[in-house]
Amino acid sequence: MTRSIKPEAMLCFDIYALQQAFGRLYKPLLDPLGLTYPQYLVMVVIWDSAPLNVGQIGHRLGLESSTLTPLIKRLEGAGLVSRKRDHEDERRVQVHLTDAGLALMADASDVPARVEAATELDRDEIKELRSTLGQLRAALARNV
Amino acid sequence: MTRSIKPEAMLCFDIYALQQAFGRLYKPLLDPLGLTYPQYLVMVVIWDSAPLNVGQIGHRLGLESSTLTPLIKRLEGAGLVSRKRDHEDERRVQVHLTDAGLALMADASDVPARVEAATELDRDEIKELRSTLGQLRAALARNV
DNA sequence: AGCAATTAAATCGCGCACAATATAATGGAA
DNA sequence: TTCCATTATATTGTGCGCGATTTAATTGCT
Repeated sequence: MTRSIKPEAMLCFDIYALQQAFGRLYKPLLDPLGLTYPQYLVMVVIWDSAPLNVGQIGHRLGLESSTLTPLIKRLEGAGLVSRKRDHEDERRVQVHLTDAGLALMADASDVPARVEAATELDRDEIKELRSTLGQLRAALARNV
Repeated sequence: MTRSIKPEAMLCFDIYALQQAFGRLYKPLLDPLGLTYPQYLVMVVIWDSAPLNVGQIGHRLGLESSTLTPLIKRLEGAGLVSRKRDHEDERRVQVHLTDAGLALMADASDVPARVEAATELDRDEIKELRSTLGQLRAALARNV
């Protein structure tokens, strides 16, 4: 007899559902900023270390140029970043932060604390959970 | 001074990255079955409790009809399920498992054990992690 | 120098995922 | 019975996300 499996009993589904839950949490925080959640992640990287080229952003977030190119063009359309060819290597496109992009950083400054509060976890619990999740990610990557 | 934030230091990014990692792990397991990961989740629910209508599947997985309708039509196109109007209530569409869909259940039977092995976690560790993730999900839902 | 291999982005096609809207069936109230 | 609100599903438009391919620039080899 084959045992029946339920998604509600699968670890991968917990991650899937948690991703949805984070998305729902971020939405009302990011809508006023005019950002989607993936766009916010890209802006976080850019706020941290602009200018960066597309490949570097992709490496930080685990995303392909096929995902990033149109996303960054939308950020450019919103006036938050500018795209310039790197004169050192014309294949590369450097993404720079604009004044409007820098101003948005201030508007978004309270997002991390709000998200942290919503988790109802203290710093140590978050640290331990992040450690576990990091180990799990490494294990999955090893066993692909 | 505004403190710089890195996605690599954010709990939500761990979830985001872990979701990507599970996707990469599942891909070679599901490709031979002709299923994507979301399609696999839908099939798991159907294998567990077919027939189900679209709304019931959506409730189990947290997905909208706008996501499920085309996905289930693709499963129907692959011959794995059939869609029939419920004569009790003609608004509802019941999703039934076909013989081919049942046969695929046997082909997919080793997937959960392979995934579990790839986590390099034992049953108790998985149980504890799932419990933590479930609590976190509930907290996020409370604080939207 | 000249040509092949590599690299960085961009493009294309497909499949989620959701919000907003549309369509159609049901149930209830007057 | 007629009409209105509700419910179930489907459709449309936008934005990820990836694999495969393309284009252009760079590097390496001879």
